[in-house]
Amino acid sequence: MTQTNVQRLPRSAESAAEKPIELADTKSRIQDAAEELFMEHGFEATSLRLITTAAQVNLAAVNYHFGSKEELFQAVLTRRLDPMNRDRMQLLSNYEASAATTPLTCEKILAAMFIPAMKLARDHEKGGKNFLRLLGRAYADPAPFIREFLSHQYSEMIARFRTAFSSALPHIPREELSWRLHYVMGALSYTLAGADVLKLVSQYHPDLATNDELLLRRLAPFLAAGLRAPIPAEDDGYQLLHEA
Amino acid sequence: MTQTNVQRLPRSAESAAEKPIELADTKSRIQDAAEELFMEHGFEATSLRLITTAAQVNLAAVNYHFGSKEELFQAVLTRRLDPMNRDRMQLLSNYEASAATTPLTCEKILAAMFIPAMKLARDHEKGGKNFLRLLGRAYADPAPFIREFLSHQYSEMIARFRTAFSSALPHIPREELSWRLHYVMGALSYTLAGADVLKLVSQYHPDLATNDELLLRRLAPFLAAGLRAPIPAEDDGYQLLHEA
DNA sequence: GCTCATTTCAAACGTCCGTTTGAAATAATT
DNA sequence: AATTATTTCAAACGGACGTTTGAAATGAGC
Repeated sequence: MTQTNVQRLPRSAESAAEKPIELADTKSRIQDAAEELFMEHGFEATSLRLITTAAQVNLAAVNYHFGSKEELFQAVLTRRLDPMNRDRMQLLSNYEASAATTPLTCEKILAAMFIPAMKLARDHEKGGKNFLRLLGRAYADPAPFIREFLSHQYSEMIARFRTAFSSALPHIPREELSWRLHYVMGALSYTLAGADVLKLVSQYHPDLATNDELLLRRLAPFLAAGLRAPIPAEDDGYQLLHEA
Repeated sequence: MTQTNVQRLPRSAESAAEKPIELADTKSRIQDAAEELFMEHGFEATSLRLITTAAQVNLAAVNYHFGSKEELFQAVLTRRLDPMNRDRMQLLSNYEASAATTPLTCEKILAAMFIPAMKLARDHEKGGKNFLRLLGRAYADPAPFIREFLSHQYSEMIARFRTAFSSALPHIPREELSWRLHYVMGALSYTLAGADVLKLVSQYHPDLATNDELLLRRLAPFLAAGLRAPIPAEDDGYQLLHEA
C-alpha cells in the first residue's frame, strides 16, 4: 500500500484528447457521482457503494484516492466553493476600484456575493444547481467536521464583505450589522439552495427559479432595504412579547 | 403482538402525582431523548440504540410505541410544531380582530409569526431551543418523508399568513410577495435555528441570542423593510450579471 | 524487456443498523 | 383469584455500512 496524500498525475491521455469519447479519470468520476448523490440524499444517507456504483468504479477507489468518506465530501465541496469565494472577493475588489473613493451601494455589494454563486449554478450544467443545494444542506448539517470545514472556508470571504457593508452603511452599528448580515446569508442560502422549500411558500415558477437576473433583481432590493432599515427606537411598539 | 396504533393510557399514576420523583412514562422519555439526539446528530446519524440508551428504555420500545424510527421523528416534530402553528394563527386572528377594519402592519404580522416560536424556545427550558434547531435542520433535510411531513404541517399556516401579508402590502404583486415570504422564512429559520451559523458572521453574543424581545426588535424591522421595498424598474442597474 | 511505482479489483473484515420475536413481567378487568 | 390486555425485555435477524487487504493489472522509466 504505497498511497501518498498528494495528487498524482493520471496514467495517460496527458497530451490533448486522442480518444474524445474516453471516460474521465477515476478521481473525477467519483467526485461527480458523489456530488450528485450527496445532494440528493445528504452525507450520512449516501453510501460509498452507491457512489462507486454510479461512478462505475471499484469500491476501494474512494479510500485509495481520497482517504475516507469525510475527505471525499470535503473535496467535493472545495472543488467549487474555493473558486466561488475567490470570485466573490475579486468582484468586490473590482467594484471598489471602479467606484474610486465613493462607497459602494448595498445592492452592488450584494451583487458581488450573488453573481459568482449564480455563475457557478450556470456554468457546470450538470453539477452547478445541485451543488448549491448541497451547500445549503451542508450549512444545516450538525456534523462537526462539516461545520469546521465550512467556517474555515468562509471566514476570509465573510470578513471581507463585512467591512464592505460597514463602509456602505456607516450609520448602522457594527453589532446590528453583524445580525443583518446573518439574515442576508440565511435568505440567500434558502433561495439558492431552495427549490424544495419553495413549494411551501409559493406556487412553483420554474422559469423564475432558473433565471439568474430576475432572481437577483428580486432578492437584492429586498435585502438592501432590510440592511438600510432604521434602527427602531426603544419605545417603538415592540413590547408585544408578553401579550400572548 | 397486540400493538395498536392509537395511544393507550399509561398504566397508572392517573390520579394526580403520588410519587413526584417518579420518572416520566416510557413514551415521553423516548421523545425527550430523541428530540435532543436528533438535534445534535441529525436523523440519519442518530441510532435507536443511542436514543433508547439515553432514555433508559429497552431497544424494542421505540418500535412498540411509535412503529418505526421515521414515525418517532414525526412524533417528535408534531408534539411541538402543531401547537406552535396553531398559536401563530390564533395570534394573527387576535391582532386582526383588535385592528378591526384597518389592515395590520407588516411588523405586527411578523410578530404573530415569531412570538409563538419564541414562546416555544422559552417554555420548554430543556427542549425548546433545541427543538427550533432541530426544525431548522429538518427544513434542509432531503429525505422525502420529512419534506412531505413538513409541507403538510405548514401549508395551512403559510396560506393564512400569505393572505395577511397580501392585505398589508396591497401594492406588492402576488408573485413578488411569494418570493419575499420565502426570504422571510429563510432568515427566520436561520435566526431561530442558528447559533452555530452565527459564528460565521458575527462574534457571538450569548445575551442577545437568548433575549427574545431584542431578537424580534432586530429581525422584524429588517424583514418589514424588505417586504415593503419598492419593485425596481426594468432599467434599474441590475444588468450586472454579464460583467463578471 | 525488465523494473518499479501506481492504480484497480474482488473479497473479506468487524461493526452497527432498524426491526422482529416470543417469552416474561406488569397492570387492568372480572 | 383468575383471566386478559398491555408493556417490557434479552436475544437474535438479515443486511448495509466504511474500511482494509493482498494480489492482479496497468502505467512509466530505463
